[in-house]
Amino acid sequence: MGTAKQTPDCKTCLNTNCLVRKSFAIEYKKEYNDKKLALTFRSGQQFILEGAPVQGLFFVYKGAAKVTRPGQRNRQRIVRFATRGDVIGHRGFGTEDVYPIGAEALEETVLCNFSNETFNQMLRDMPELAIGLMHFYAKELHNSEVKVRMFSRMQVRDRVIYALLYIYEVFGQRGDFMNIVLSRRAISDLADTNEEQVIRTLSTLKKQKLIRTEGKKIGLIERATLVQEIEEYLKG
DNA sequence: TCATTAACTGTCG
DNA sequence: CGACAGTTAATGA
Repeated sequence: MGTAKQTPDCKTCLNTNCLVRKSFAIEYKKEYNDKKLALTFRSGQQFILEGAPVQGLFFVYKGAAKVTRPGQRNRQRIVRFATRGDVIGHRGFGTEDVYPIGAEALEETVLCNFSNETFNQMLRDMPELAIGLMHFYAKELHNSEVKVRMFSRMQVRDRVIYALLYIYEVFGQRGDFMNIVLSRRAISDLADTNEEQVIRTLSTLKKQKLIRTEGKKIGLIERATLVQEIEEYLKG
């Protein structure tokens, strides 16, 4: 596990999209805030092991992480990325006793962690939190269904484009490049292909002036065109 | 200077 | 499209 740090206070936290913070904004409960654990991880450190016992819920206070699931022929698939305010570990929470996924920090990351007991108590005590979490589950379920449906019909090129647009959505782009540096390997784990295919696709997209790359950095140039290419898969 | 890592390219089944 | 080999560039011991 990571090293304990000064615990962030939900009262002063700037992650306005965080479910817990939102609920605390309605009614602040100091006793829950104080039961929260803050953990710090360096880039590359895994903080959830697939198959390990569920230890409550994690919320990203600062930094970024990838959530992975084992794919076919000993590859890993990146299920999603999580950044400031996002919840991690919700799939195992409540229903499972072990995590069905793994999670690893992509950069220096601080996580807030609530134990199962504490968070269950919070859910009973704070209806806004329960409703917020339910809406989140519904959205997640929908998103993953859409992704599965799209991926089943897409060629590598479009899966890579989807991956780039997703990365853009999560981390954004300031200036010429997106606000995260990912290896080609990580992108291939997200697009469900291999590193070489990603490299090839990126270089043709670059030749077509749809993106720019510089070392590991990637920036979108013609986002609308990329979105357009993906849009047809959203139908049906 | 050497070893390692990652981006990238070519080729083959 | 995936697998593999090989080149190149950056980095760091």
